[in-house]
Amino acid sequence: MGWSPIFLTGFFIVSNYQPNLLARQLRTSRSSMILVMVSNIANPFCADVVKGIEEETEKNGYRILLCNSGSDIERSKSSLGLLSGKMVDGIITMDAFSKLPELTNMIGQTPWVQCAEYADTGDVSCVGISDIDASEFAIRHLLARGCRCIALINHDLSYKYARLREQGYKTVMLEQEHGYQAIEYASELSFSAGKAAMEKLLQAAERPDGVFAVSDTLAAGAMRAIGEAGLKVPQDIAVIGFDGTELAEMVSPQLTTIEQPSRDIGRQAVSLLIKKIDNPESPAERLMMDWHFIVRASA
Amino acid sequence: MGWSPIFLTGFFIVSNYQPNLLARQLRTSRSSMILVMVSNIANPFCADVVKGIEEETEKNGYRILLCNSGSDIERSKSSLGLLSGKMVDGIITMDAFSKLPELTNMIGQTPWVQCAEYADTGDVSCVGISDIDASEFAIRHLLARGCRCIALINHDLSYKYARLREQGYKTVMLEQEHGYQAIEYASELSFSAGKAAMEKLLQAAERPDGVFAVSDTLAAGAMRAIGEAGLKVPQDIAVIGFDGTELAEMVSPQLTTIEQPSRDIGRQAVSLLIKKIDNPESPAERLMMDWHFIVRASA
DNA sequence: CTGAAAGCGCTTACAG
DNA sequence: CTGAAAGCGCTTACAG
Repeated sequence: MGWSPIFLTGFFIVSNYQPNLLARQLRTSRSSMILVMVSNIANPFCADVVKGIEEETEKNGYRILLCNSGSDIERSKSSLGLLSGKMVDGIITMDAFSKLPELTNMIGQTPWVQCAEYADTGDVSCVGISDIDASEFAIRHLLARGCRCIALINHDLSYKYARLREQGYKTVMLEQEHGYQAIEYASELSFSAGKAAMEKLLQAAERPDGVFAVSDTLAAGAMRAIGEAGLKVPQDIAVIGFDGTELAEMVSPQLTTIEQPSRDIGRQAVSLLIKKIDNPESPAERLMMDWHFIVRASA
Repeated sequence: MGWSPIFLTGFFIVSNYQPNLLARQLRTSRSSMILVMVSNIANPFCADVVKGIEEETEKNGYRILLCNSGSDIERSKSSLGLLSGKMVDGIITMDAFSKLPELTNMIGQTPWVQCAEYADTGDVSCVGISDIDASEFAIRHLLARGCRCIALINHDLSYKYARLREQGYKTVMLEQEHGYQAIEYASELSFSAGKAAMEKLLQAAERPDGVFAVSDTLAAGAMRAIGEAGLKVPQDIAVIGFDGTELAEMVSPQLTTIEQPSRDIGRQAVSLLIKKIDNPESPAERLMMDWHFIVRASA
């Protein structure tokens, strides 16, 4: 259009011109959108991380497309179609992708950061905490309290962080004379899944006197199962959670837990991703954040 | 390109052609994306509604762009820029927009549905429950239990649903001889805001013996404040929440609450919105869903 | 029925 | 420095 700059200036002032973003993005082949894939947005830790992601994307002029996969592979695949359709510039996942070569292939060379989760191989950045250390610390705390039969409520092992936390648990338990081990796997990070897992643990011949759950939500469910069995936390069974969400303060007794810097994890994930988008040649990075052990009434 | 259909067929099979979505959307002037604006994704009710929204959008080939506004007006405005940029075909809000003419103007003629919230005017569809009825029912339950001094922990009154629930509360309280009323406003739907509100209520000369909070999260905070004041729920103060999220089962004592069909509210919002997108001439609709009163230990 | 051309609304490289 | 033109990758209306 033959608009003179002067006319354009006036035009901008008067009528609040808004460029068509689709056209701009097609031309520049940059969408300024990031796909965020989580397995369950209702998990408070997920929600906190997503908040951190949003804060940082906003600062950098990006938007997020949220996919709440529910760990459903078809839904995940369909969302990844956005990548090949050039709808998004990059992807942040909190889901278990390491074990899903099909999905990994779909991502291909697209900039990708794993958040609170890790890839074994490939050129993918990640940000999280040292899950082994945190797990070992929690178990040692239970031992120091006098617990002998410590059980683990874990997420399924397609998550690398679940394998790492289990490794920490086993390392410490194997050091003990007693040689006790009991592990239940929750199908999802929900209250009901945690409750169901604890109910199974309570059926065992040798009842646990301590439980470490890999999320506060699972730990809350475990405490409910313990209560319904007529037992007391922490007198009969001590309970430790993971994540350090506000939920840990909402339940009774309040949860002893490992606090992750969830907002920061989200923010850093975005920083790493944008670095990769701006410079595709930059190598993958692994960022390890600090965690804190928070002692409350449950253990 | 001069590709014959036969060649194209082979091409599709072999190399998994993925069309560029930006180009398609520019050409068809349809983005198949919906903007979803919530004030706080960490609120479990919000998360549940968003899950319902996602289910239904997925069925219909739409995607969602999530904006977690935190009730921040600048962030909301920036997200609404996506509308004028033709990035999204419609918008679903769970935020208080009625009182924000500036934002309402930005939305203009774009298809818009309010979710669990209502507009006073304008051509905007909404889906929710009868907040007045639900609120009155809760208060009458507390009265029937023997409560006399019933307080309300409300969200701020820029939310229409907050005004409606307050109206239900006042209607019933004014029928009583005692004439008691006490209202505190929480700045956000969080545990800490609910706790703070309850602490203020406990400072009053006449202590409440019943509390109705307009969200489970607020109610959970109120119960913590009550506990820290050395009082018992429900013996000293009975507590009722709102939403019927899983959180209500996670706290101790478990919360009596009003259950909203959150998933369905989300799904219906999408249906209404798509109807409007497909047929811009269709009139606005108001959908009222059923709610259920769930009695547990807290009242 | 088939195939070449126009056009969606931008940005940018290029000619004047 | 300024302005016209090309092109991003699709879809669709139109000519052959």
